[in-house]
Amino acid sequence: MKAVELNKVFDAKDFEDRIYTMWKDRGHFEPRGDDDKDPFVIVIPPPNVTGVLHMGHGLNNSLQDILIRYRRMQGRPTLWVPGTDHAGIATQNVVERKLLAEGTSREELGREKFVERTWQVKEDHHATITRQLEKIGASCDWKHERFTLDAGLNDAVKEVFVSLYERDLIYRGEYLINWCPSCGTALSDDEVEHSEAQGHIWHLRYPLVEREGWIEVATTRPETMLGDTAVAVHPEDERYTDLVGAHVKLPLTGRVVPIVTDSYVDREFGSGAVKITPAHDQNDWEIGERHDLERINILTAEATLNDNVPEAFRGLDVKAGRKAVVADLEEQGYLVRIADHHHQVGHCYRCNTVVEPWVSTQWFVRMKPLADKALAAWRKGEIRFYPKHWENTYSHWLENIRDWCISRQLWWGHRIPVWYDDDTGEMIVSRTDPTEDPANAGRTLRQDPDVLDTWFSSWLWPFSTLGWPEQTADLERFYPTTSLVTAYDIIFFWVARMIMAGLEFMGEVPFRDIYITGLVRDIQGRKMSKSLGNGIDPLDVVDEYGADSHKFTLAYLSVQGSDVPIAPDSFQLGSKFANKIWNATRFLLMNLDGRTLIPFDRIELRDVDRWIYYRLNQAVKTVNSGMENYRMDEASRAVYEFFWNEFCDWYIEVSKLGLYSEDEAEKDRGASMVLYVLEEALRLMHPFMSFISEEIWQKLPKEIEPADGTGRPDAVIVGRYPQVHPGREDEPAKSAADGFSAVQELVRGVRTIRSEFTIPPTKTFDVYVRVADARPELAEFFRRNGAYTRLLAHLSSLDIGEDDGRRAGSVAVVGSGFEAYLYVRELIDVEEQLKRLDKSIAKIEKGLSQAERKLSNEGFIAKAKPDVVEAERAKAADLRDQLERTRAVRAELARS
RNA sequence: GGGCGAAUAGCUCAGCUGGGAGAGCGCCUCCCUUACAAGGAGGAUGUCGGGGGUUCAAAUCCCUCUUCGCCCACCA
Repeated sequence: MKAVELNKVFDAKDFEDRIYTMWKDRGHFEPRGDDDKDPFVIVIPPPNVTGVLHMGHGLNNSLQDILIRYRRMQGRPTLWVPGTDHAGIATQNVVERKLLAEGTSREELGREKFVERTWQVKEDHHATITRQLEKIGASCDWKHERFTLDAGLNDAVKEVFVSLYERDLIYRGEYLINWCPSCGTALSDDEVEHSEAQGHIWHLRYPLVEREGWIEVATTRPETMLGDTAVAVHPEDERYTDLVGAHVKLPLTGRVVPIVTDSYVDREFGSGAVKITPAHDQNDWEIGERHDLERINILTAEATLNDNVPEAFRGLDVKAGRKAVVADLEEQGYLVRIADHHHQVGHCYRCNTVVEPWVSTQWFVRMKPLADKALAAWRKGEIRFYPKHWENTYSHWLENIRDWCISRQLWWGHRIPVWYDDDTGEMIVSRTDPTEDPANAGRTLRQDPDVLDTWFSSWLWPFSTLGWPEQTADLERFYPTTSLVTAYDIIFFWVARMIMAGLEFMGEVPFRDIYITGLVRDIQGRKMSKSLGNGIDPLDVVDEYGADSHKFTLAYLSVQGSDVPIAPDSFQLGSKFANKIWNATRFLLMNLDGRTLIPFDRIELRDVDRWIYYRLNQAVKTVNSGMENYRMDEASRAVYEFFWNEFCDWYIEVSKLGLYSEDEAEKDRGASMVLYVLEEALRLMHPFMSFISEEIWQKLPKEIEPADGTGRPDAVIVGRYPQVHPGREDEPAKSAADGFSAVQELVRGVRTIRSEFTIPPTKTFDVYVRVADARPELAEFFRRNGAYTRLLAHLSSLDIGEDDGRRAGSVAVVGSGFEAYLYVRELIDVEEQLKRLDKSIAKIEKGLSQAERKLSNEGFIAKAKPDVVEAERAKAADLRDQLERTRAVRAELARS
């Protein structure tokens, strides 16, 4: 066999694109696997086509990719559905900004041209997003890709709209809604973001009509007094009892409005009297409903004062109007005082403009019946959140849900499937276009100009992407999906609504597990954003460090439940790991020259082999439990530690004994054995380090069949994930693990002495080991593995015996169950060494006294679990032994 | 006003059902030992936010306080 050469310098660019293409061309992203196993399905949270992917997507998709690859390797038919979201307002805003920069506008372009233009922008961004997902290595099935505005999804949206209407769960009406004057559209309650603002509260006096005097009211929005239609007081407020039923004459407008009573009013706040503006405040709207008050809309769609206000104020925007109103009130003596006041102000989640409560005719979904089902499903345990505490957020929202305003005065989106006959006033809600129906010939039907909230298509995503409303094979096989991976900021917008839609239209929850990721933040804990300029582009990371580094680092840092702080150089964690993997492999493959690889079943395992398999078994266990619990941080850590701290630091080092042997058979054995372990390690790491593991795996000699008998597929991506093998932790394995621990302890002890006294590795010396009487098997182990120990510690000789006399002229290292005498007296400073021993004695004494204190505590003996007590006894015995030995060693050294 | 989360080494954070404080980065010393200086070996560094409690035993469970962060909410 000839050596396989890897480039001296690791560069992910050499193979990532090639590997990705290979996977894709060979169909490895498509659901295959064992038919008798449950499919594992994830639908991607579709990125918005407003731009390119940011680090939040990097995190989210990395985690999904790890889950998908892990399950794929377990042999489950695995499907990851990719796709993008048309993102109604967000995309429309992007395009409008472009148009503005070009000196035109959507109005100038007209609806048809505008939508065409938006499709172009969508295509551009979609291409970028796709390329980004490929670059980061996302193993999604591109044959299943969907877009929230494609024809199939449009059918789904129409079907859902019409059937909800038929079930009386969708209605149309004139209500107070959230209006974004800048986007020119209604918003749902969830699309309004509240933030604290430093404002003022104006105290005004309204003159009474039926008698002398006035009543004082307070407001944070004085301009709305132009639309006041009542003043409300609490029904049991004695201050105002005799004013109930009386009227006030509003300043500026001269309108006479009643004083009404409503228990909503807080007697303690301000004067206990509230001005009521039903058309511009949610509470006032409700009071207005109860008292049948007039609703006077004072704002235009652009949030300027309209013709319902006195002429002097018309055309002013809210800010200017407020100033003018306050000035006039003050001049006319109606302003009592102005105080500072903090309050919450609603802003549009897309353009940050202050949102105005505004009366208009919109479409709504009646949410209560849907929410009840979603709550019931959760209570029955049909869905599980990881981490669990998000359940509170979910249930609280559903319990307090309000109807969902779904119509948007936009052009980019699913057109509402409703037509109006302006002549007859008839409204047609239809799955098909009624204008194409011959029965309607001659009628003038006008389709509702509005589109649906973008989330109205997103909430169907888990089944619409699988072909619904058609009863497709995909739908049959892959619904419900398995896991959803998303960030907590869209639990309301998306997660809860998908559950509602899934239950309503599929009769089943859309997914079982909901893994809520944290948000990616910069190292100072700030959210990454364009305006702060602290964003990190996943493509830049891939370019600089490679896709594996990107994915691995994010997984390693993504602790369940908390936000993920990332700095650009955080990714060194992953790239150093990749480099380590590369170099370790390069070393192993360069030693293949002239070797004949031996089939695994013809190799007899030695202690060190049993040890590494024991460790591998433990790593597999940790990875499995991590993956089952969506702890990708733990899983990736286990992979990292196994590969670096066990395989590289120790196993490859001891393998050099075989690789550098004079004996050809030993060399063959050594080269083969280490490759079998490497092969399995590559499968272990593949979900986390996908490209590099595949690249290396492809270069492994084909003779290296998986040692666990799982067969050799054409790519590691479809290899079988390592399993826990009972045979790897049986008695011989355990005793090998114990023995090797002692070897490690000895080696580390020798290294410490070397380091403390600056003895170079080239300077070898003899070591004599004396094993505790209680550990005869340890002596055997040291004898069997003496050559490894000599290699690791750079010793000239290693003897094992019981001769106390051999202490003389040496320096000792005391370990658990043994002491080792290093013949380095001439190389060390005896005084220093005595100090070291004193320190070590003090440490042992401290530990021992702690243990003894515990053991002499009756409560401990009586109440602690027996195995804990037993372990404590064993520890104390070992420490006592060590203490005795260390003292003897010190005495010997001091004497000489 | 409710609810949730966080406080552990200089920095960023692990530490899961309570039983001798950890990682990465940074720092110090030595080593370019023929896989790897993006490396190896060794080392220093912690009243586990404060105070109470439960327990034989608390970073871990309970209460409370302090400080941050987030979400929800119709007090003008």
